[in-house]
Amino acid sequence: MARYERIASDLRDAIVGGDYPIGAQLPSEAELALRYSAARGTVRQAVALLAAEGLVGSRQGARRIVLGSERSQSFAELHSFAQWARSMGYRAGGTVLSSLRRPCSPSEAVRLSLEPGEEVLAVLRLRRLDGEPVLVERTVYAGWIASAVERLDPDCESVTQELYESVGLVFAYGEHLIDAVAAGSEDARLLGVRRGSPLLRQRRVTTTQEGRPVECSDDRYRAGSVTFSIRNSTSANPLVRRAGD
Amino acid sequence: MARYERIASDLRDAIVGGDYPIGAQLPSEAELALRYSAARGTVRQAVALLAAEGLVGSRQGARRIVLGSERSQSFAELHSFAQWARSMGYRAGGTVLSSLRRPCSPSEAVRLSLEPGEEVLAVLRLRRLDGEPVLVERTVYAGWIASAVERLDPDCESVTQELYESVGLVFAYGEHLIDAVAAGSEDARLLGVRRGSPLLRQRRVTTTQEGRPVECSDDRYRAGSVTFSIRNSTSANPLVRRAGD
DNA sequence: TAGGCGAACTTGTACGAACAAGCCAGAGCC
DNA sequence: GGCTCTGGCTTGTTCGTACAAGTTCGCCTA
Repeated sequence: MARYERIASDLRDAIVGGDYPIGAQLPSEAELALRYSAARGTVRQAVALLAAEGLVGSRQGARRIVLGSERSQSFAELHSFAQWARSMGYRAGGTVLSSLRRPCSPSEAVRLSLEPGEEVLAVLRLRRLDGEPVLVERTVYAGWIASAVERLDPDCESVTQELYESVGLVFAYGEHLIDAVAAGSEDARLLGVRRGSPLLRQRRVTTTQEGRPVECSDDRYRAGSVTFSIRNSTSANPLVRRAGD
Repeated sequence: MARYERIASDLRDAIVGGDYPIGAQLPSEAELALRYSAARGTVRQAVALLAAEGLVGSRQGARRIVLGSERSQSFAELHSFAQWARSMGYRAGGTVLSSLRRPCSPSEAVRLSLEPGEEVLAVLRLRRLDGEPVLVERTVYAGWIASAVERLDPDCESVTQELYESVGLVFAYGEHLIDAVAAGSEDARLLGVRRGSPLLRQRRVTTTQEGRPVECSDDRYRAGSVTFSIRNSTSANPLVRRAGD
C-alpha cells in the first residue's frame, strides 16, 4: 500500500470514526506532513483522494473541512451486484433465466466495438437480495468472452469475481446511464410488481484495462430497493445530466 | 487559468475533436512535457483531470488510452437545471407555484444542520424544457437565505445564478440520491402524466464553500426527459449504490 | 514455431523547494 | 463600537529529481 494511501486511509478512519465531525477542520498539510513524516506533496495526494470521495472539501487559503462521514466504496460496488450486496451485509442471489448466442444488433456493435453481425451472448438474470427479487439484468457479452461466461454456474453469485478467477478478466472501466422506466410485462412478472410500475434503470458498458469492451447491460431495479448516491463539488464532478433518449 | 488546466483543455479538445479516437493511445507524459515545455508533474495533473472526467484511463507501465470522447460538464450542470439546459441548447423555463415559510421537520433539521423547529422556506417549482414541463422541484431553503430567495423573480430562470448575483451565494458542494418513484397526484397533474407512472427522482443537499447547508430538494423528472451519466474506473469512482429507504 | 528472457519504455510514488493566491484574525484607526 | 488593513497561515501551482513497478516488444533459444 502506498504511503499516501496509508495516510488517506488513516484520515478516512478518523473522519468515519467521528474524530473529525462534519463541518470540522482537518489539520493543515504542513501539520499532517510533520505527523506522518512525509513530504507535503504526499499529504496532498492523500487529501486529494478524500476530496475525490466527497469526504472533505477544500478552498485555497482556508483549512480543509469535513463534508461527510460515510465511507463510499469503489468501482466494484457499482459494477458488481454481489460485491455491493455483500459489503452492505445482504445475501445476494441470482439465477440465469436464459442464455443465448446470436448476432449482435447495430447498436450493440457500436457500444461493444464489434463488427456488425458478430456473435454475442445475451443473458437474462434475475438477482435477489435476501431472497427478494430486486433486479432484472439483461446483459450482452462480446463474443470473445462468451464461452467463459457460458461455463459459469447458472446460480453463480458474483459473475465479476468468477470471470476474474477463471480467465483473469478484469472489469476496469465503465460508463453508466441512469434513468427511470415503466416495468414491461416480463420485468413485472419477474420482479413481482405491476406492469407500468416505476423501475430504476442502469444501462452500462464495461471495458477491460486495455479499453476493450466486454459487456453492455440493461439492469432494472425494483423501485425502493436501490438508490444511487454521489457527492460532488464545483471542481470535481463526473456525474452529468443528459437529455432523455 | 493554470498551466495544467490549459494542457488538460488542449488534450480534451483533441480528444473531443477526434484527434485521439476511442481506444487510441495518448502521447507519453515525457512527450507531452516536452511539447508543452512543462514539468512531468504538471502534465500528470492535466491527465489526472481527464481521468477524473472519465475521458482517459491509465495503468502503470502502459500508455494512457482514450475511453470516451464526450465532454462532461461540471457541478454547475448537475446542480443548476437552467445552466444544464442552456449548455445543451434547450430553452429552460420555470414557475414558482408556491412559496411558504414554515418550521422545519426533524429530517430537514438533520440534513440542513438546523435546530429543530427553526424556520425554513419551502418552494414548489415547475421547470420546463422548450416549453414542455419535465421537472417538479420541491426545495427547502435554510432560514438564513430565505429572504433572498423570496426576493427572486417567480419566473426566474436560474435560481443559482440569481442568488450568486444578488447575495454572492455560491453553491459549492452537493450530495445527490437518485432513484425511481411513482408519480403522486400532484406530480402527475403538473407533469401531465398518469398517476403512478415512473419518475426519476434526484434528492440533493447543497452547501456553501464553508460546508454550510443551504438547501435540500426533491426533484422529479418525467421519465424519458433526463438521464444521468457517469464514467468510472477501478481507481476513481464517486457514484455508489445504496439500499433503498 | 512456440515460449521465455530481458531491455527500453511508461506510469506510479516520493522527496524537496519556491512562489502565488486566498483566507482570517488581530491590531490599529476613525 | 465598528471599520479597514495588514501580516501570518494555508492551500494552489510548478519545477526538478530519483527510484519503483508494470508493460511491451523484439530477440534468442529450445
